[in-house]
Amino acid sequence: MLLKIEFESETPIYQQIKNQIIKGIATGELAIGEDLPSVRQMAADIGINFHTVNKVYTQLKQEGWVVVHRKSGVMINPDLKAELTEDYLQTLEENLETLAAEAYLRGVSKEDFHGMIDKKYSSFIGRGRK
Amino acid sequence: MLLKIEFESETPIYQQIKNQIIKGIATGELAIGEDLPSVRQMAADIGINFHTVNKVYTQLKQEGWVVVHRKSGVMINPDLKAELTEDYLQTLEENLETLAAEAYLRGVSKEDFHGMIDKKYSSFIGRGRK
DNA sequence: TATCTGTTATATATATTATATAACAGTTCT
DNA sequence: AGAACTGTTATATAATATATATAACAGATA
Repeated sequence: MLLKIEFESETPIYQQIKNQIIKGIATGELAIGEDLPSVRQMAADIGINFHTVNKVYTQLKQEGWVVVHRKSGVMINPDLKAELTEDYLQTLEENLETLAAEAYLRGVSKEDFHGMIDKKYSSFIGRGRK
Repeated sequence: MLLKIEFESETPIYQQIKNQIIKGIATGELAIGEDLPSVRQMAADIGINFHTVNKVYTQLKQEGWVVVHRKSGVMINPDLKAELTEDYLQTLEENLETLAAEAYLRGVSKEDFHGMIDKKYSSFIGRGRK
């Protein structure tokens, strides 16, 4: 998987990597059970310190997105079952409200917003839970 | 307007205030032309340093949400005309994609997402640009 | 043994966030 | 004129977050 990092961005590098990996899982660009590069390899590919990648993998493991084996390295969790907790729903609603408020004030209609959602969801592969 | 700050949150205080003010404009809780508390007053109300509030007002002014007059203080910009720039649309799409990817993987359906959007938009007052 | 994994420890540098004091230049009211 | 309020600016400090640098360790593999 090709990662594109913007070093001038306000978003921290480790956060950019996390976001792109989760997007990759959703779109299927990262197959289930697929191996991710080693911390040192990915760090070398991007041109950053391996601790930054290690932070990403540690958090992704913590949140259940990946599993780790000695030597075999890090792979997308084959038993991925991200839960729809009340805490998550609350933060989602809050983030969405912030996003929607500014979008609305800038002239993005409800229909525009629906269209953007539809476009994103159409790019996701059929792996989500029902 | 009553501001609720979570001091344990990962989101910086100044960012929480900004978000709530923009939400307030969208919902109409903050009327157009309405005065906001002075930097010192709001800081005292919340129990934080006035520089933190000053940072909020400076950025809100910079982005066109408020206007500032000596003595009369800060008010919601009566000529609010937030623009739908290409840069803004791009960041909106990117933020939405990140949000949608995780939501999808956690079992939030497209219809759920639409419902959340509709709920937010129904709380916004008719002031947006067309 | 040599080489690859993730992991941990320690140290350093930089930027961000938040606070603390102080002062200044306008405006408004007494 | 003077007091009391505005936003604004300057300076300093502290805590935290982000990123890097070097080194070492334990387990797996060839």
